[in-house]
Amino acid sequence: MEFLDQSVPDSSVRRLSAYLRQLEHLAVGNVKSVSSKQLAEYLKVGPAQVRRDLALFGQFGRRGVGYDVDDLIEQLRTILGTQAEWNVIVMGAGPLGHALLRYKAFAGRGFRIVAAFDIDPKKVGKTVGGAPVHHVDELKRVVTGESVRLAILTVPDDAAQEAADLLTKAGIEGILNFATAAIELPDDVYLNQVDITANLEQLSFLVSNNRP
Amino acid sequence: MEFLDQSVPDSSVRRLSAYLRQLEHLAVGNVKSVSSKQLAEYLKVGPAQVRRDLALFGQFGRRGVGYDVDDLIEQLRTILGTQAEWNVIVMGAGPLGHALLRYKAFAGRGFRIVAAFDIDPKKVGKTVGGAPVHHVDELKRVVTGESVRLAILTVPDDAAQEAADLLTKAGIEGILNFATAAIELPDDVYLNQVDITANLEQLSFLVSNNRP
DNA sequence: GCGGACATGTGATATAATTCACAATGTCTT
DNA sequence: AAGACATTGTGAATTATATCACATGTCCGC
Repeated sequence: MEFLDQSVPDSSVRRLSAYLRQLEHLAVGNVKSVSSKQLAEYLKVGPAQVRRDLALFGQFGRRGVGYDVDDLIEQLRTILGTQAEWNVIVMGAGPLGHALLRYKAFAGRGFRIVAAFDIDPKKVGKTVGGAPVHHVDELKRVVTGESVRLAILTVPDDAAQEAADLLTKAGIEGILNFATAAIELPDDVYLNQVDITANLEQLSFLVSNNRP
Repeated sequence: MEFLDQSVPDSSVRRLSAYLRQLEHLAVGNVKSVSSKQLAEYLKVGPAQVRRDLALFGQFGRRGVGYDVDDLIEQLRTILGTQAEWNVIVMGAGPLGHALLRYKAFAGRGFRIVAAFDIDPKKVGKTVGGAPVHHVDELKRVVTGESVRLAILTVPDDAAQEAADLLTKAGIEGILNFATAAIELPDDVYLNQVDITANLEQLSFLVSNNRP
């Protein structure tokens, strides 16, 4: 993954994930080949968009034919970096943390949750969805020992910044934040915000304004 | 909200939510006034971006002064449609559904979860986070009776399409889908996809490629 | 092995989103 | 009450993203 000279739009990366999801689905149905037109139809984008997104990274199709499903899955995983499996931790073992520890969709997609962390003594020591819940004091040890680079943050808003600081100090390189609070991070730590409320607000906006 | 003649970019709506979140935070700290520059700083966008986003809907600031925090909060809620409270249902009472039923961040932000639905007899009849878990057969009755227009979909991937069809038939107008599977909906039902895996993939991509 | 149908990859073009830059205010200080 | 400073709102310019359109290549049937 050293061959990127031009910048890749966020929106393209998002769509690559969507393509991958659809391809995985097709692979289960034993479909062997797919065209940009078909792929585009499922995802509600233009066929040219699909080809452009892929063209950012190379030439993966065959003219006149289309894309080999299994091959394109492999290519996309390589691009996204999920060909090898990532060890991920969950910070905050509340209801949402629990849900993620049990979340089925990570399996086979390159992510494995190896542990959760909390400060509540009642939660520490338990095992949820096959992963242990440790005290936050153990953070650095586990992160280092298990080569963890990504973390999911599911603590309450008012603890988000503090938790993020701990993650940063422990050497985490990317954080998926479920707290609605904006958090401040060093430039070399990537942040991805998932604000459920904001997603509902967007629906609220769309429904209220009845826009097409 | 009938005064929209030009289209509003999705990205602007997303940012409006972010502004609102930050303003709510400032209001708690009793801050009365804020400038586009300050707001922009928190959210890592340009000041002009903030002003442009707001300008899509009207003039809410005072030249030379800035924006009144409380007033802007009210304006944003009106724009997003969360001035009045929405009744929301959760489809699928698995771990993620449970987490959402207990989710604190909806309170005071215009969303109230009134019920969950499942087909598992072991789950039906219970109360989680103050909301009852009904059998799916009750869907239409509750949706109609409680004027529910938005739903959160947290069923497993292979049940997502079927569940979405039920929601549509019951009269739901907007769906927040946590399943990774793409679902097909009539044009007049809005869909918002929250793919946790895709969010991790984006982090994976960024970390792998070490891009700024 | 030729013709028609199909589909990619990509320059060129069109559209959309963001940023610039400044006139038009409003506030504060003295 | 006047001058210095701050900040909005917005045309104009810029940059980014998406679409078009077609040359290039592949497959299939006859």
